[in-house]
Amino acid sequence: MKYEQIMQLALERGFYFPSCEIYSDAPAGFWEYGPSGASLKNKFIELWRRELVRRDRMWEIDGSQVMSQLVFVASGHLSSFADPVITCQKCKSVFRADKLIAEISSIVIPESADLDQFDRTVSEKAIRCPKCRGNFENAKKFNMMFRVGIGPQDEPAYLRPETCQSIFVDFPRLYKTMRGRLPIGVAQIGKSFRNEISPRQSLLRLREFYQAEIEVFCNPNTLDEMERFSDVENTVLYMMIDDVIKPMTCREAYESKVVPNKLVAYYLGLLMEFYQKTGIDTGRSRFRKLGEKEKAFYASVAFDFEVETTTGWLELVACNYRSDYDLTSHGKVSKEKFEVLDDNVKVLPHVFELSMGIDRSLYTILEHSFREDKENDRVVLSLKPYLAPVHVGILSLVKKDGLAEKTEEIFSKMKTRYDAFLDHSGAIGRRYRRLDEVGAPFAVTVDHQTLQDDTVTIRMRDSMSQERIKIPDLDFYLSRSVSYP
RNA sequence: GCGGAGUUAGUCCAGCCCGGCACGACGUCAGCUUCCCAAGCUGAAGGCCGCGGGUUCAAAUCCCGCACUCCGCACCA
Repeated sequence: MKYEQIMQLALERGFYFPSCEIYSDAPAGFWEYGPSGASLKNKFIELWRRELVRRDRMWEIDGSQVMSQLVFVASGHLSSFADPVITCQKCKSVFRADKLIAEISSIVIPESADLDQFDRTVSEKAIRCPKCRGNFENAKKFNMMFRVGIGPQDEPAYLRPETCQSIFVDFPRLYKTMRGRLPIGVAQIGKSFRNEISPRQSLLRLREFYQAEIEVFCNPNTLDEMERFSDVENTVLYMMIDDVIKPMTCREAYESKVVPNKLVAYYLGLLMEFYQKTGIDTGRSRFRKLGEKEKAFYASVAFDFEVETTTGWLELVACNYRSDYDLTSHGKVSKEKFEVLDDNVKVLPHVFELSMGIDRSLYTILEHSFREDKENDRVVLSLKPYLAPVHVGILSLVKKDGLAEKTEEIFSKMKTRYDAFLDHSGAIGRRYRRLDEVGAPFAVTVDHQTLQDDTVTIRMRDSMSQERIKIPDLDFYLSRSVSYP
């Protein structure tokens, strides 16, 4: 039920809605953030920046979304990000060629094989459509990357399918100029593009989406010498082992070898502490270790950070130990040198990655914050105050007797320091409820007493309780209440 | 991409079988009233009935095609 309720709230209150919706040719898998959604997203990103980038002294970059073809030759996306598919001539069902052949004939053809190899096997083994027994058309490659043509010659380039390629490509310059030492995190927020076959469920499966990625460059020989580990050693992770979710501290996870090394344990701990501050119920989270078949082609060890929602367990972050896969292949294709000096020893860094889906995280925040308060007949988004799209509503109890003017005076003092919403019209209870629905944690109300003693009431979203404070104290009160933890 | 169900105002929806001014609720706006939790009264705005084509004197309604949304399958870094 909740997915539909969140969707309705998103449409009614300006969180998100379909892109290009007034046109009938609007493609699937593209959504816009309205004012409330954009504000929530910006605040979420700021929290991410504080809790990960600044806390761990990472470098944040902002790379371009269109990248050269050779980048994806090196990364492997041009060959491996494409699936070989075969289509039934009769019922038009589409299958993964390698998977169907393996299933029916037990012949294993690597997915990167030449297409005629699939066609030959299909005809030799007389493989037909499992649904309708029809014959197959020739195998085709379906690449999930969006190709773009550059300049008048239409030179091929691609919209990046993951933001991290910018980070790998930029690493030699960053390391030479920014004076860091291993291990060093490089972070980036930005858009990625994947031509999904069937985008679904609004923000959960998009063709254009936001990622917040962190690539930690590290010395593979010193993965257990992570001094900063003590910062998070007692942080509890919910590790999924043999289908059982087991809470354990970062230290326990490391010592029991559930997590392969200290560096990975440290970053999983940081990630956990970040998510605790988003208001997501981390008691319903798990780190799931991926099996050989599930892992991406570049990963040697991988954990998915998943959170339970009404749509099932949702992957919010992929944590991949990519070893030297990326730097080696970019080194080969570009001839750029990626080795760096670490303690006067030349080393090719390995990469551990935290690849976060922002849109999914925002959906999860909304769902976990959504509350139907039946007793008071209202819907409340109990967002963390620092993430709320509107920090404070500034209301006049009634418009007349100079209260409106006084309210506007307070509003104009607040509006550049907070996300404040001015509202005079309608019943006061209705205005409080509207603010509850966008998650505004506070409402300031100007009443007749305000004109006499310069005080206002401040109303709390979650408890609906009120207290009276002096107008000069308002700024201090709010700045303390809506500041990041 | 396959199968199923849908698409009507900001939101939820009736009408569709059986063709003839598009119903209602909530929400929004303005005014009155009340003055601290969705009260009431008066009024208003808001619809190419998803898009395109066909049948018909006449299409939200019947037929065809397409797009999008949701569910299942498949796919999924």
